[in-house]
This record gives sequence, structure tokens and C-alpha cells, in this order.
Amino acid sequence: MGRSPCCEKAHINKGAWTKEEDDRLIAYIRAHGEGCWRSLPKAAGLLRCGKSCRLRWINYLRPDLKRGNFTQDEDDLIINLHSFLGNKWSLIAGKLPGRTDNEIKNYWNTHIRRKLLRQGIDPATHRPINELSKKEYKTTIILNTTSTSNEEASNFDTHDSSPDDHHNNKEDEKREKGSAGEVLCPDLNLELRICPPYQQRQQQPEVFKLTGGRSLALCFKCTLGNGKECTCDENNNATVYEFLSIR
DNA sequence: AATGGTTTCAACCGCAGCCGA
DNA sequence: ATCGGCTGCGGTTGAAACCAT
Repeated sequence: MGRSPCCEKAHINKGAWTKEEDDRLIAYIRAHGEGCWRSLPKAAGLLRCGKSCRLRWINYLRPDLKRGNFTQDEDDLIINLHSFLGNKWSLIAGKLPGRTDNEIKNYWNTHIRRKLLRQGIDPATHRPINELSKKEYKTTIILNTTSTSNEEASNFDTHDSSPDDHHNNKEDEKREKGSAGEVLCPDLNLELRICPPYQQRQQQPEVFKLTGGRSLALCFKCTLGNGKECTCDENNNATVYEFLSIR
């Protein structure tokens, strides 16, 4: 059985919001608060689906939104956070008060990506593009079921892949084929391992340097996604390891 | 001034995760 | 354990604004 749609598609306005719709939404949320997005449109007298109302409120109407250009500090922070988190826009937005995930995503795609490319930095990997081109593109997935896990581990050479690499699917496909064009990986067995970062430095908060001499301490053990700075307790670290909320 | 190409960003879409029944 | 509803997230789209010729 298919899932029912989030809203009744008929008699629903789409596209740009009018001033009147904005006013209705603001007035309703001021009176009743956020939440219950599914029932909100009807209650507020809006011919919109709940999802649309939520998006409009979060990305545009919320009173605590910071409008206007991004500062250099914000630029730096976004770049640093993206190097750790990738396209986790909501997590990045959590570290930038007054900015929304949609806004940061758009800003990244229109400004920062281009800026990094101009500087010769791959926006996906945050490494110099020259370094990437020199380095042999190598993704080896060992499928030999008789090999030991150690052998697999030693042969599993991950390359600097990224979500942005997906548009190179055809190139990837070529590489995955042998010289005669046959597919080398007929039955993939991808073993996923979850393990803590090995670097000792990750035990300490990551300090992001911002322009103007300011710094921001973010620890990925205790702060990931909660929008707060590091609160790690040195002693506690020794006994309980917490990463991504997994103890 | 007109036209066509490019950029920006608000809004949409589909999916995944969470939670209660 | 399963199902269905709701919410939030990330990718994508397309209209409007901007720019170059």
C-alpha cells in the first residue's frame, strides 16, 4: 500500500507566497506557536500544504533570522564545518545563529564552491585540486571471498570521493571496467565499519580559527548537532567514549 | 533598448527517521 | 514486529534578477 500524500494536492496553492499568506501564517504562529504543520494550513485558513508552511516559516518568516550578506567569519566557519560534516546543512546551520540550512546550502552552491575552486581547492574534499589530479584515482573493492579481513583492509584504498563525484558516474563506470570492458565487480560485498576517528587530536575540541583572531571550539564527541560549544570533561573522556551519540 | 545567457534563491519533491498505535 | 502518520533533511527546479553583448 502506498503512502498517503502529505497533503491533499487539490485546491492547494503553489509557488511564491503572497503578502497576505505570509501575514496569515505569521499571525497564526504568533497566536498558537509552531508545530502540527499538517493541520496548520486549515486552521490558519491557508490553501497551502503543511510542508510548504513549515518551509516558509523556517526559511523566511521566522523573526530570529539574520538577513543580508554572510560575513567573512561565517564564510570561514561554513568552510571549516563543511570539511568535517559534508553536506549536513542542518548541522552547519545549527552553528550559525540566524541562518537556515536552505540559505547556507544556496550560499555554498553559489558562492563558496566557486570561491574554493578559484583558489584551486576542491570544494568536496577541501584539498588542493592539483594534489588530487596527481594522485592516482584508485578505488579497489576486494571481492575475493577467500581473502582475510586484514588483506581486505590493506587493499581497501579509499579515494577522495564525495557526493559531488556522483555526476562523474560514467567516468566511474569506465574505471570500474577492465581494459577489455568487462565488469570487475559482479557481486559487491561492501563491509561497512563504524569506528571512532583514530587521530588523538579528535579527543580535544576542534578549534576553528576565524578571521579577526576569534576562535570557536567545537568537539565532535559532545557537540555534533546540538549547537553548543565543547563541554567535554577530561576525566569523563578517559572512561566513556562517546561519538555520534554512540557509547 | 533589445536580446540572450548566467546567476541567485525561494520553493518544491522525494525520501528517511522517529514515534505512537 | 509492523504499519501509518508526521516531521525534517538534502537535492533539485524554475522564475526572477542580473549581466554582457
